[in-house]
Amino acid sequence: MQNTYSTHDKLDPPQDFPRLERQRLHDTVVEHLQNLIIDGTLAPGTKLNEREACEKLGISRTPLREAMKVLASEGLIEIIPNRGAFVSKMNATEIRETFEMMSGLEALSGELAAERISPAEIAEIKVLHAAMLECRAQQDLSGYYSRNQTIHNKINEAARNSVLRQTYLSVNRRLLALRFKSNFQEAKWDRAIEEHEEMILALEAHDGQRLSTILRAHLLAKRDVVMAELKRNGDAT
Amino acid sequence: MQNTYSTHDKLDPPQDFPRLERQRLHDTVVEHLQNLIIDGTLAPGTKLNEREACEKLGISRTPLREAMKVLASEGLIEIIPNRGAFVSKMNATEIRETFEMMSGLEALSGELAAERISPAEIAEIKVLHAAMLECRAQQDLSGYYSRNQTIHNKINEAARNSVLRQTYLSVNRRLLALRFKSNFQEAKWDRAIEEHEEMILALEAHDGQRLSTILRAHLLAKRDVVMAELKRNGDAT
DNA sequence: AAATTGGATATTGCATACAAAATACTTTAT
DNA sequence: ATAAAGTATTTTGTATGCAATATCCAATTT
Repeated sequence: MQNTYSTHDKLDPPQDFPRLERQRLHDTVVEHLQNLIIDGTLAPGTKLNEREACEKLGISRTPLREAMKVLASEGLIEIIPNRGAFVSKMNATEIRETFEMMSGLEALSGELAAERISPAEIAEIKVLHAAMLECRAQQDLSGYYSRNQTIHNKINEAARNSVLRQTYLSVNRRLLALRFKSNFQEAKWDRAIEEHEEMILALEAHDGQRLSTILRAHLLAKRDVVMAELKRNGDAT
Repeated sequence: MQNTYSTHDKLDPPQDFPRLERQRLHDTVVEHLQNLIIDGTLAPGTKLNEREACEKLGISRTPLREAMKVLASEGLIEIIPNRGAFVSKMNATEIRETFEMMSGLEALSGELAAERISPAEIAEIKVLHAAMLECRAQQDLSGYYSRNQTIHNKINEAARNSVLRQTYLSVNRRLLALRFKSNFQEAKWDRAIEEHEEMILALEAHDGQRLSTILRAHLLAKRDVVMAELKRNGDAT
């Protein structure tokens, strides 16, 4: 949800003075905890002790609890009554479900983005794609990942749909929290890059159907890689 | 989010004694307020005064505030810092965006449901469809709506994806909260029923692609009806 | 020795209290 | 009379306190 504040503008002074929006404590806490979960500091299954967390963050229990309710509704943590909050631990089924959901969101993003993307945005994506190729050449996996993530983000933004955007970010956070460092095979890597090239072609042709199909397949392939790796590790993270 | 409680089952006594799950107050409040917003008791734009709401519900501010944070993260209300909470008021753009999002969720539901639905579930849907036809014959619009809603719900459930289900319910709540009583034209009504018949055929054929396409178009048609009605009423609800 | 029970401790859920900010109102000056 | 300013009141944001529930550990029983 992030900044849910409406653009409340009933009686602005002269030239639309942007209302100074102080961040509320509980919102800051939501973002902070999201980051801790995504970057792995708080691993899945970790218990979030209220008193402990309050002391570390230097706040009282009220804003922390409000933040935890929001994180729970996003699915990042689970709250068990009278037992406390735990960082969500996804089993194989839930991971598969989340990827499936994401594939649908990507497909929709693609279809809408193809219609609405600007030439400038396409250019940006091309630059990112080139940088990604460079990373591929230098076997820089994390650099590749970050560019890849940015490209998909930009496509989602180009869909110009804030509801889709919110949900996309929320579901994506859950996937990021898994932190699978799939050092996947060269062949798959090359295939992924090919798919990206097809995406750009579809974007330039403003072919929503095609982009949608590619993105869907692209993500389902990623799901297969992750699920296979999970199986090998016997890891029910 | 509803019951986010995990099926925490580390050490069950002999024959899986179902853990007695007391509802927490704030969860009850979330559901209660959701219902009030959906059934129109709390119209869009209404201010939710904390003290007042507390007195009416007979609870203190803490659980109410926790519930409000969850509702805000779902998009059902908006919280303006130091100003209070208001039932979300969607403008035309946001309504369009929400329908677009819903069309994507319906499409994904359809594709997955076609693969996974059981014969029993198809039979249930057929029964509902028959009841819907009856409502159509008797010009019973609200009866029609409720069956229609149930059918789409069942398709979504048949997709067997809890992440998709959660999001579907959440986005759908926002649409229900709009409470447009589109007493639409006979022609559109008949077309909608035709589309439903095509859906059932696609379901029986387990043709995911086709069902997906139909559902998407079905919802976008609904969007157009609603947007047109909105324009006529000049209503920026 | 294993298991069950009972109490001590810790943690969560809810209510209240206090502080800061926003709104409404009144007073005063032009 | 109108507008501005200052004060009072309301309302929100955060902290703390109390009661209910769960967890842990030791003692007692089989």
